[in-house]
Amino acid sequence: MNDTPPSNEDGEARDDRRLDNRTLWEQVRDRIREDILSGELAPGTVLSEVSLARSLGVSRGPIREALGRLASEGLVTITPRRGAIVTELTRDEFIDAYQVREALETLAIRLAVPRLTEADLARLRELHEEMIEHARADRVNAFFAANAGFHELFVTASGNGKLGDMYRLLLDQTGRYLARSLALRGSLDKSIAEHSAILEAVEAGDAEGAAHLLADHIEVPRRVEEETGEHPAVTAPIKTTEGSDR
Amino acid sequence: MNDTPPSNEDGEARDDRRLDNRTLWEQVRDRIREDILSGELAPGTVLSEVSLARSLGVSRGPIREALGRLASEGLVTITPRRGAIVTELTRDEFIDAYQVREALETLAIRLAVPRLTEADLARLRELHEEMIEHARADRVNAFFAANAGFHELFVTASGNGKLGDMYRLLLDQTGRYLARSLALRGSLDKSIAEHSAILEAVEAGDAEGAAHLLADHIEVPRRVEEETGEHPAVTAPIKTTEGSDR
DNA sequence: TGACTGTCAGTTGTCAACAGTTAGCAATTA
DNA sequence: TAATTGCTAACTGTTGACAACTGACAGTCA
Repeated sequence: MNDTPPSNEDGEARDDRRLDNRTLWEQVRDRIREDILSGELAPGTVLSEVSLARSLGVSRGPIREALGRLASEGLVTITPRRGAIVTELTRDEFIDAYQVREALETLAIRLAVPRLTEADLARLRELHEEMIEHARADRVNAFFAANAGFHELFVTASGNGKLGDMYRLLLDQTGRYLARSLALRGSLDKSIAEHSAILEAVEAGDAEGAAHLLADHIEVPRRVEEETGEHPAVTAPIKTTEGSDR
Repeated sequence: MNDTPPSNEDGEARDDRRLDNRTLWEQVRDRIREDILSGELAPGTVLSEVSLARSLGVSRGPIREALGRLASEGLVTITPRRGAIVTELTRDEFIDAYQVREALETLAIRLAVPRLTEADLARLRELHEEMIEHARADRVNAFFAANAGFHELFVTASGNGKLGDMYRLLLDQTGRYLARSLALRGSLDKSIAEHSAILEAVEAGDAEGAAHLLADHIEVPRRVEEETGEHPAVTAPIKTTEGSDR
């Protein structure tokens, strides 16, 4: 955001030797964001400015600034004069976001395929193998981490910065609901089969084919929901115990 | 967003009879946004907190809050400890955003077609007629306004709130550069021909066909740029003299 | 002349205090 | 008892002041 368009102002990837020149509110924002993404702050948790200020040892100013930016990212919901809570995505909103995310991935793959290096392809195969192993061992979190890396590679390789910004925005919003993702996507095996087909098309340089393989599944979640009309049993996010999905 | 995802917190479309219950910083944000979108504040303009505070008659707090949110929307660029300026999109960034925007429109059309009412179709035909007339009279601004309405209808009718949020975000970022849009898209006539084909597919209920008609043109801008390698003569936004494009 | 250093004005970052609003509870009334 | 009214505590919104930082400029020295 500065933020949303996180390409501005952040300038991640700074020289290690540099001192921490970030402003207070930036550190606060990152701290709270981590806590939300890790599940430590569950959806619906009220974020009081004064208590946050006390616990982090700063005044309310930087807290307000941080909460505002996180609200812009969709991670917290602010109601004027009533405070902020960690955003709760309804099932419909989650599906909406998921749909948009997949549309962006489709674009990413189409743009990325002609630009992929040999190293990129090797990394994709590697991640795919990882996903297979983790699925076999039923390690859902690890599976999703590898899965995220798989998709992130296309987004990065697409060379489209805005696309990356939007994608990561939606990823942060949806990434917390692993259970929902799973329920929507079907089994891990099904996901792997899809990735196999995609990887095949990518290796053949068939950008359109790869894109269609993804795009064809965009309507699936909504169709599933309309047919079942049921909400998944698990609506709370699964706490990730290992590295972030990003 | 609370904003980014502008679906939260804003609650636009409030009852007319209600008093203005919005907070100060929200009013400031909207005011500055209007000035940016209208071209009154040109890209690159420095936005000093103190001078803004003086001219709007409030303290620096609400100004900071507003600038932060606008930064999240991508309309202003904040550099820590150095201040804020109206975001300048480079040609590449503009093309990136344009590409993403078209991808979102593609999704929107695919989702919207099966949900369109007879009234929606009538409105689409109406807008299409308007575009033809305005193009004939060389009224570029009016053309773009009708064009925006045409696309907005699909986005709204898609029923996907997140899609709308992301779309409008990108629209605000790119909408200021009418000259660039024109240079990228080709003549108005070409655009009308595209819309005719799309409208035809939509009326036939052919969602995939309509979506492909849009999607096929996604790579065009980048190809054009790579071939010419030239930057358009006009990089500054054209000041719109009539209603906003939204 | 050229590079370096110290100073300075202007700016943003942070803080603490005040004012206004909200939600909830207790007291009152029918 | 149920509904309404009036209070209260806690919170957010806004303000003004202070501290810290930045970039530019003038002065100094080789």
